[in-house]
Amino acid sequence: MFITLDNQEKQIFESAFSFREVPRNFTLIKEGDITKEIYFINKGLLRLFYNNDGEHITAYIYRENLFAASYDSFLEGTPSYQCLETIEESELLVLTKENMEHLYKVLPKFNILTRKIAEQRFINAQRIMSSFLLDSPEERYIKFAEQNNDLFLRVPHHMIASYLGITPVSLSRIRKRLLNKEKQ
Amino acid sequence: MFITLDNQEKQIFESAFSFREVPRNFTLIKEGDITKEIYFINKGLLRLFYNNDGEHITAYIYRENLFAASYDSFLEGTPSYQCLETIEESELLVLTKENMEHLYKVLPKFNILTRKIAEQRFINAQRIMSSFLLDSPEERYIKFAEQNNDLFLRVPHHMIASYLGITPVSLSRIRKRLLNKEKQ
DNA sequence: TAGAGCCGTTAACATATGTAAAGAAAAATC
DNA sequence: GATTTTTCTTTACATATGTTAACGGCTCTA
Repeated sequence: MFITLDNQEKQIFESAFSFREVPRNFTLIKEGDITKEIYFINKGLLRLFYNNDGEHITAYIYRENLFAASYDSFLEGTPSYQCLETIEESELLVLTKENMEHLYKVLPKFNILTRKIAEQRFINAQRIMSSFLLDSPEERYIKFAEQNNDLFLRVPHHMIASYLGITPVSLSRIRKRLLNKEKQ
Repeated sequence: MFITLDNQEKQIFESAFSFREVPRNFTLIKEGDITKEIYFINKGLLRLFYNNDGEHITAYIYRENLFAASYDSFLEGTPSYQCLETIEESELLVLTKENMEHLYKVLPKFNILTRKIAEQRFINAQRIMSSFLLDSPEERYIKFAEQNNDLFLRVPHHMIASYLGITPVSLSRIRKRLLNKEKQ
């Protein structure tokens, strides 16, 4: 991890989180909510998405050991533009805004941890943005598949398609094209 | 700003920065550099871009009062994938990695500041990513123009085109199309 | 001031993706 | 286990963008 904690600090840290088990297709955040929680995924799969006139556009797919949230709403206290749902039955560690602020007070080191997490998150976002600028949809698919092969079995393809910025039809065509190339 | 400092703290903070004046089209970071500095823009305009086989793809255009950097290289100590150049003659406040680490030591509050900056940076990145998912190139152009009208006079259009993920030809067509709509 | 290079626009053509619709396969639900 | 729903693929057609090239205008500079 990014910081080291002694036993007492570890206890303070852990007691700030609460455990929650949720079924699949469960809505954690819906559009317009002012969210007061972020979720550390112990087990399961979550999807953050935009609701574009009823069309659901995937913003991100969160795996085990990641913090999932609608960050702008959580950090700025504004209504969320995004929705957060489980794709699979999931086990979450929930951190409320209240508990988070308490952690900042009693455990100043926590600022270092969240700074480093925010920095990592930004670097990751930068990679995704660069991929939209530098790569074709087909290249984006290839890179995604290399790093997330398991998700094609765990997630409906249309959710992956919208994450890549293409339609399910186009994703299907790309997959077919690459399969034919492989065969040759 | 995000934190309050007393006079002594303010002095420590300010003395960590050094002033630098650079001409236009000046290279601050080139591909492969391991960057040791970030730049606060007092005056001027900077462009972060990718070098894609000699083609320069704009990653971001930094204005006055922003921190510009190749963050992944700066934070992780890895060779930069990005280049940073001035578009205009610029006045910069330079913060070296060394001075930054010193600030973290003597001014723990500095963690709060950089955390909040990193959070803002991520929220901004999220807006840009959502625009690639939700908007057409034409819509991206319109939104960009609404918020950065002045840049069309300060920046060559092909640099804006690549930032929007399109070619200069396509940007020109979009502008013409919108101009014709306006006339009607 | 002449020349070189950069810049924005336009045209012609190629093509990948979007849209709409239909159907088959798989999964979920009762 | 039957039915409903979801998922994925495929087809046909429309279109916006990419590519290449050419041109005129502008800027910088030598």
